[in-house]
Amino acid sequence: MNKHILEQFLTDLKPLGLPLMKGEHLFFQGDQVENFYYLKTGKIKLIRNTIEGGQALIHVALAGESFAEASLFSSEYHCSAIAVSTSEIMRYKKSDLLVYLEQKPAAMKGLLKMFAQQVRDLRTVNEIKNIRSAKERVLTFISHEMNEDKELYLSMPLKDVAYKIGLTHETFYRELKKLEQARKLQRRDGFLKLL
Amino acid sequence: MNKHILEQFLTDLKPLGLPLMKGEHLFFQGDQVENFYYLKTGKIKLIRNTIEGGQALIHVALAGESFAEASLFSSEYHCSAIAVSTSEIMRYKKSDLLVYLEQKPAAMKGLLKMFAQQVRDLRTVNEIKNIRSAKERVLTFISHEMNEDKELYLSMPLKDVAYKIGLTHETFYRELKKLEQARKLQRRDGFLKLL
DNA sequence: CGAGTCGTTGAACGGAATCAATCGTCGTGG
DNA sequence: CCACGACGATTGATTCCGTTCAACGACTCG
Repeated sequence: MNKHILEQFLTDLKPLGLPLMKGEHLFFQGDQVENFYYLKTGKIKLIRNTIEGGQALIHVALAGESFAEASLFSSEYHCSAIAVSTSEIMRYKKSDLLVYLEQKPAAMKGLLKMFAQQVRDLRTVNEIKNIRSAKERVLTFISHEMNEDKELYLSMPLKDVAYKIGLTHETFYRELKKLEQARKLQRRDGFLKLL
Repeated sequence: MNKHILEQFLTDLKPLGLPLMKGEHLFFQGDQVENFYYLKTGKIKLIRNTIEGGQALIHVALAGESFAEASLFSSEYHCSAIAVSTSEIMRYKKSDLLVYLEQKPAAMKGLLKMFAQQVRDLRTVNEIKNIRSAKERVLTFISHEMNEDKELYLSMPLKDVAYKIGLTHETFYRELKKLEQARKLQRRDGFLKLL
């Protein structure tokens, strides 16, 4: 989620800052949707209770993301939000935001753009997850995420990256190591560089 | 994709009808984005050429869907569109559409809603693909897609469904069979019913 | 009729998941 | 300030099951 677009258009709404302790719920599945949230720092996981009583992880929102945006257009949440770590969120009143968007086509267009980007990103990850080979999956992921210098800054722990591309963290570590030993990859503090 | 929203708001744009033969390309990956498409009848598959030279199925658009919506905000297509069967397309000029949206907040809101739904669907599939067990993956998928009668109408070949949830078609067939033998599932022509 | 594709089943293999143990680091509270 | 717990990162050994390759029947379409 592109935070710049969001911040650009939503600053005049004067959102409410809100601290959240680790393990604390922001909202529960079934709650009425009254707010729109933006995660400033920390980590929030979205979980859906399945029919059989199990729990399914829907998404892990990281710093700089808005989340449950789709809820803007439904009356109640279809998932629960729990802080994985201590987090700081921005809260916008849903009705305020909708009215604001109605009045400011530019803002709405910004949001539309954001959604469009998100759709593409999701499709990309989807495609990556269909690659069977762990090695190829890792390489394809890095290729997609890296900048012009063929470098990828890791905004989250490797563990989460592994989850994002559908691998266990153990496998992910091993593949990184193999790629490094094969001189196809370089690792520096928070960066991965393709060679 | 919700066809009602789109049809409701975009009729005054007087789109151009366009027939498409089976196997014909609507656009190629890398082409300049000049139009926005809406699939009236038929079936279109979106394919992306992967780095290894292979091809990956991104999405299968069915009758009543718009597709490659994300391209509205990028200059060139990131995938190719090929008709799976003889299809009928509605074509809107991209620039016209953008101007129209700018002037009609209701239309833009409708599009926004559509995007939101799509984001949710994609997230769901994403999480399903993180389930390791093929059996659980199939069950979870059906649970999410089925209607109130616990039935799922298959709008695409089983092969494509298998791909959608990240399984080989062989595995998918076998799991369906196992579930049927375990009396947890019923198969009738184009339907799957959970028991 | 033949080409193409979907659907189906079999056998064997490989590689990712799984379980488990260790180390380092960071934050927290006593 | 140090002890402790929590968690990320790492590596090893083992197992299992989804992939892969292969072959075949059914069906449609040209």
